[in-house]
Amino acid sequence: MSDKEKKEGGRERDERIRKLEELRRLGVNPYPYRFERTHSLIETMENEGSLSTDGASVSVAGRIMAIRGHGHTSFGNLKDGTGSLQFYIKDAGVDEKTWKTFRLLDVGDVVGLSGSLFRTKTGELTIKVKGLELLSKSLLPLPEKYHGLQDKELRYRQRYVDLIVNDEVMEVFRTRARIIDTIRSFLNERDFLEVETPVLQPIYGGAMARPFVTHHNALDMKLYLRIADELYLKRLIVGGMERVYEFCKDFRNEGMDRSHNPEFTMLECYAAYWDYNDMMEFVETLYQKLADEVLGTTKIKYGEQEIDLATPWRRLPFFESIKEKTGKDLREASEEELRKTAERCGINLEGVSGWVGLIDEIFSELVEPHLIQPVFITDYPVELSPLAKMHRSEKGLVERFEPYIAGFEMGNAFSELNDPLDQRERFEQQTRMRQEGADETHPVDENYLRALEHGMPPTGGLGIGIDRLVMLLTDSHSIRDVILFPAMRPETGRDG
RNA sequence: GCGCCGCUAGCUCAAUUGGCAGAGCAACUGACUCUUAAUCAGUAGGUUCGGGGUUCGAUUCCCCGGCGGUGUACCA
Repeated sequence: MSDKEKKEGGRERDERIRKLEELRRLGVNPYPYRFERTHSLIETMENEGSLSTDGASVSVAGRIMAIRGHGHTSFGNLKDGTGSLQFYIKDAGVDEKTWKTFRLLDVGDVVGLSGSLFRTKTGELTIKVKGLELLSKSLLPLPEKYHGLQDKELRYRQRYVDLIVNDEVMEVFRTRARIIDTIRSFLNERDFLEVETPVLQPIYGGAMARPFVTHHNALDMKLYLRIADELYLKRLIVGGMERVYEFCKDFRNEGMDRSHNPEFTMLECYAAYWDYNDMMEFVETLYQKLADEVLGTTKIKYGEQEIDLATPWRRLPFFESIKEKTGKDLREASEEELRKTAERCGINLEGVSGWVGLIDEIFSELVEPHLIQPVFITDYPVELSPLAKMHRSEKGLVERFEPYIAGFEMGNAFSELNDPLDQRERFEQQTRMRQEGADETHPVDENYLRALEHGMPPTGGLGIGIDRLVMLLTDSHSIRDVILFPAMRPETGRDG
């Protein structure tokens, strides 16, 4: 036994192992193979009428969350994936072995109980235990019953304990599943085809971010974990899959904070013959439906903010949004003018360079934080968007939008650039920007260019950050609260 | 990366102007046949995150490190 194992749980663990051995001596297998349930706990409660009138027996299973002993009797609480039910056991009501077994149980043990339902004098539905089967002996104690598990580090590292004792955590992840399910139905109903594309990519692309790098031994080559699946999905559009989507785990080798985890979930979808206006309608309709189905209302609360997701959402061109804050149309402004405007607005420009960098900084500082109600920011400068199609009427802009809610960028969408020669030119511009010192630029992807040269129909494309969407709809304020196992540094030994 | 805050019993938290480290829950022993944060009596449980320094004495003060939280930066 390692030192670590000895320490973890300490004396209480030793005590439980002692009970385990005693149970075995009684002829009880503490880890049997299966148990036949007749009802989940929620079904038990819902069918109380029929179950208790004819004195029928029910069999339920779950984890013991509390034991309140009274000498010859005991009350306790059993919890399963659907709910919680009180149980009552009396030594005279069960055989001797069962009673002895019960006396060796602890809070945290998984058991199967059979018996009949009744109401206590305080009116609580309770199962009167006749049969009891230990299904799994727990060796480590659960956290304190009243305060639960508070320590954020432990909650993230031992999410299973968090889920056992903090019901609201379970609820967040049920909601997450409902959200994804609703999106999938929404897409399937509209004839989108769910596909899978490579996680390991020889050239990363579709976004601007630092990738994780890995190595393929058999091929002796460098591979990147995807930062996006965009370029693969658009190859499928070329191939004639007219509507495709993928729930895509993406990986970005960058900082972690309240809204960034190194691996996160993105939905990307593409529809041939759509443009970004179709995509805007699609997004607002989807969000309205999600709010309705998941929360039952489009009026949601996020922290102190009241947000209404009902359609239609405001459309606000990028430069228009900046004009609202600065009073100036900066589309034609020189770099010098941008710098002056930014400084006048009190923006710290340390480390910011170039026209694009400045305009982006001004937008981030002055506009973004105020985008609380749903809004589509549209028509971005071409330099910011190497994969988006030139605007049909506005020079220097592309047909791109980002939905913003509660100050969060919730996604990104374009009329996809399908002109292969223009796309090549954009990639080359990225390369020039890189040579001029830009940190992160989009690499040239010849393979993708060849696909475009075969002809991609006009296409609307969309990416939605699923984690942020779940945050919004569950009123969660850290991405770690909507990811079951968020990235953490490994636990170190006691010697640090 | 940087700033600030935190780390004390299995869990939730106290305490120390630097002087024997505490409570509640959980555990253990006992009492108790409708309790539900059960109750009552008792017992046990600590490398105060790790290392170093100052000191007669450090859990407390100082330095280095670890992990976490939070803000900020990066994320064209």
